[in-house]
Amino acid sequence: MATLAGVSTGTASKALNGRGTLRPETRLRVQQAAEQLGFVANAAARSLHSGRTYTVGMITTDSIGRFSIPLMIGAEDALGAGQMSVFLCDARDDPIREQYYVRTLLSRKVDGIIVTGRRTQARAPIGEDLPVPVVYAFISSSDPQDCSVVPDEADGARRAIQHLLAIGRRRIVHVTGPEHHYSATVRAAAAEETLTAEGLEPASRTLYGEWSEAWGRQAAGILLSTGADIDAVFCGSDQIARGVAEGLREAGREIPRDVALVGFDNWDVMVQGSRPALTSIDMDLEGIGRTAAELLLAAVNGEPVHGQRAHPCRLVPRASTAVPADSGRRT
Amino acid sequence: MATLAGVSTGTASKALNGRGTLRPETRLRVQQAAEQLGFVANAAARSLHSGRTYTVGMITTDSIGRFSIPLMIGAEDALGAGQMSVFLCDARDDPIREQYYVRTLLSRKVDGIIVTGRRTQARAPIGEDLPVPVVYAFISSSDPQDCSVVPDEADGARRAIQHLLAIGRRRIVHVTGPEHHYSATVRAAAAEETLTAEGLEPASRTLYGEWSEAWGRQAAGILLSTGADIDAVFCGSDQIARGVAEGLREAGREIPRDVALVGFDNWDVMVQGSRPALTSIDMDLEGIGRTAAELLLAAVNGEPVHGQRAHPCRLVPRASTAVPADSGRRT
DNA sequence: AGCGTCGGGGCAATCGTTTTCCTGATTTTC
DNA sequence: GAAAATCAGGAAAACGATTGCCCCGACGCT
Repeated sequence: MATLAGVSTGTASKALNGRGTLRPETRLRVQQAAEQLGFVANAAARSLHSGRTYTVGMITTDSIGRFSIPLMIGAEDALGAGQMSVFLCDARDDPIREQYYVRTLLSRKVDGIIVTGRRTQARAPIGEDLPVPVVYAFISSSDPQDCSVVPDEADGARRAIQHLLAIGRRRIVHVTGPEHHYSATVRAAAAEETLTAEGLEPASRTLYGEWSEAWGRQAAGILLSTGADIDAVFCGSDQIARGVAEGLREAGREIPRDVALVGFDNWDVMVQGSRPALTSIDMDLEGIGRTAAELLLAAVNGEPVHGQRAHPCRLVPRASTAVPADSGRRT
Repeated sequence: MATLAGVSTGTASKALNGRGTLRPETRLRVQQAAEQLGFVANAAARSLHSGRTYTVGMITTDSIGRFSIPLMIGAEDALGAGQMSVFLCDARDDPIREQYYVRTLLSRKVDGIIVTGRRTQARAPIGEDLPVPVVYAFISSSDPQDCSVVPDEADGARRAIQHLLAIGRRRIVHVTGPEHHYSATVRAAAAEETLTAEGLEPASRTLYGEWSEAWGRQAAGILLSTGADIDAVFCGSDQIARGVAEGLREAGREIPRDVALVGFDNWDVMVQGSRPALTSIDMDLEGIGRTAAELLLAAVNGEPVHGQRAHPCRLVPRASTAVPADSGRRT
């Protein structure tokens, strides 16, 4: 103990925490002794006394995946700045495992819990009357009283369409994932509404399929074979967009001259790997994670926020919608 | 306290933990009371007494990325089974932040630390004479006494070449990442050695570039323009392989009939998105994470393992090296 | 010079759980 | 029937740090 190198345990505590009235010289002596011995206060003992653990639990309901990671990074970022640590729990879509983790986190007396997942669709709350605040990030809780931070997917779709309109496209079609998938329907509805609001209508009905490149290629084939007159495709994901790009390119269509393309997710390997580089909608997952963490901290400090918060999307323009010098409209 | 619903704190503890000699009826009564009140023992108080926290810290030196995630999942898997929780720390390649996290973890009295990163190259130990065991996963420590679990990349390269040889290819070339990158040179050396051991030599010198699809396409162009007679390409990453595949296909070469292709990483979106689907080397990152966690647990239990452990790779065959019924060798 | 005040720092209670020791009570044994 | 053995469960110390309280010495004031 640092006391050996100085005075008494109580005094040492005061010295290291800046409490009590001590002579500067004594304080310094204790600090140096602690430094020398590599002394670090035992967090367990400290939290036992204070009731705070400066720890939050993070439960990913689905496995840790492409969406949960930026969320985690964002949250970890905001929490780390507040000197808090993160307990990582991967529930793997298993309710039993999830409940087990909730109990574990409560036993560890975390100050709060962040729940994330792979889908934006609402889910049942992880527990009722939990003794600590809970914030849902990316996914939302089906209880409207719970605090959720979700991407504004409709906003994203709107931005995509408006961008295409802004570069002069009018014959726009939407290709996306499965019709039973919440995100697909929300984005499709918003895209259609945006067109309608401009007095336009889709160049073809929305094509629903899978979240894959293969479906994108297939969709391109469908569009070409029906002979629809299109000059832009808004895709529900970057993977689909990449598939569409390949399909169109191989049929001799040039992007963006003949057909402009916007994806969704702004997934680096996809937008960069695509030819040409893909304009895409970024949901700012890191920002969502950060916001969720900040709301959690607020709740821990006694200022809980209820209800759902929609986080705006951002359009990242790249070559697939670049307007060439000569106007960008095919003749 | 559960005591209110039963007897005394000491007795309650015994009842819930199966210690001491209690009447079954008393034990049951306490358990039911605990159940009813939703009582969970305070982990801080418990660890204060036992000295164990049943918690390990996981530090990713680089940001959480494509490689760290499977490692984390694997580790979390093995540790979760042992009732342990994981503290996640993202040091973001910042030594200051890293040291800060080490101190935090020590203050929380974790039972051990797992260090992971994005590169396999050896790195300086995270600390000296730490009071808890440390295991390095994927990356290795420059101190040979430290316990590290790394992928056997040479083994992976060997398997790739042997697979190509097994399907009858003889004119093989290697396309990989930057020459200054440890993984690139290790894999290239092993690939070359394997060929030499078979009395063959590379169909062209190894092409070093970037870890990107664009480089893959470019490399395909180089191979075609030099007119090298090749019937297989082993690539240092799936992204490069995908680029090579595109480049070759657009030049009219058919895969695998004309040229067989093997990638590295077995990254789902790349191997599936590639046309045809890509045969690839899987480093079994999850397995590495699991092994690291198991070794850490062993060390925690007083059976430390020193030195570096190489984890074998696995070849996952797909269409890009599929042998057609008529032999697989172009005429 | 004596008393009051203030600054510095020690003492001990406290947090919640585990565990050892110990005490009654009951049962067994001769 | 008495001594010994067994059993159930309570009392209290311990884990490590924090913190309110109190004590002691020095200084200042009248």
